[in-house]
Amino acid sequence: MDVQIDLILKRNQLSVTGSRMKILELFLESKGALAHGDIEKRTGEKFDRVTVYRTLQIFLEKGIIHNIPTSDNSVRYALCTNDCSEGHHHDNHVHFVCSACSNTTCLADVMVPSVKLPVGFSPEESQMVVTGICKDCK
Amino acid sequence: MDVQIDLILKRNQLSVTGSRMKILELFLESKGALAHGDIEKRTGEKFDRVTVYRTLQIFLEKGIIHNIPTSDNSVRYALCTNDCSEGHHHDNHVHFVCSACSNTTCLADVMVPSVKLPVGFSPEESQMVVTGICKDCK
DNA sequence: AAAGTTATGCAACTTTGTTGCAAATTATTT
DNA sequence: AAATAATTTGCAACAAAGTTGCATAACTTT
Repeated sequence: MDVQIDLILKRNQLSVTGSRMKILELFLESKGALAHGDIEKRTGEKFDRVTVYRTLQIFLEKGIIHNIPTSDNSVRYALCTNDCSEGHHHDNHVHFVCSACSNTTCLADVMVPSVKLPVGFSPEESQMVVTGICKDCK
Repeated sequence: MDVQIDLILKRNQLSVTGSRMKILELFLESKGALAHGDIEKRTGEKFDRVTVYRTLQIFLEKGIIHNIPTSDNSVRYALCTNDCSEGHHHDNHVHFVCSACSNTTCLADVMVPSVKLPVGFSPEESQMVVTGICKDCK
């Protein structure tokens, strides 16, 4: 695991620091998405709030994580499974938000379907979020 | 217009006040979605921030407006075109966020397609956001 | 191991959203 | 139409979320 973390950071030209390793580890451990608050809690408050913000931001820029649009507009992040190049994400999978446990899951196998748009609209990226009951809460 | 506004408010058992009329008018005028900030600016700062928050919240509860999940997690609202009953929205249309002008458009004619979920996941509601260039910016 | 580079933590601040309460507005009753 | 009852508004004060500058600490490179 540590080797993997090291690799991911170095591949993205990021220096390997305690906070980055720990936060990346959290993402690798948890199948679902993490909110800023989750991370602050699960790290045992070892890192400053600012550090968490900056780490998430740089992970986002590097394409290590992506953020998930939710209907309640809470900010959530999840690991990119595909190869996301710097600044250009392409995780075309559907996200599932459980209305019971409020966990967010990346449905890596479910692709976002394409839709026919009205004349004049050119799509660049599509995102889809499904709310409901997840497999752990049914 | 005024009659329409009056009607909408009364139909939803809301007392007809200045701020509610004005904010509802803004929604009716603008085709796209509005963020909290937009409303504060466009009303000419006539109303208190708190009033705007409370008005949007009650419009949301009554099903007059719905909120839109965006990839940048900014909170946006748009008028419900369908008949949304209290607490139960069903605007199954796709939302389009323009990456040039950053306006959000409700594509009322484009329904959110359904997807096959993995075993154990029961869907309740689906939302889809497409980013790209809108018809005014192409 | 030392120099150079980058990241962290702290403090202070801005923005965003919430709550309680008195005053003002709206709806209702007579 | 005036008075009463019920809501809503704005203010103040607060809580939460996110940002910025800078000195210290940690990581990288040689």
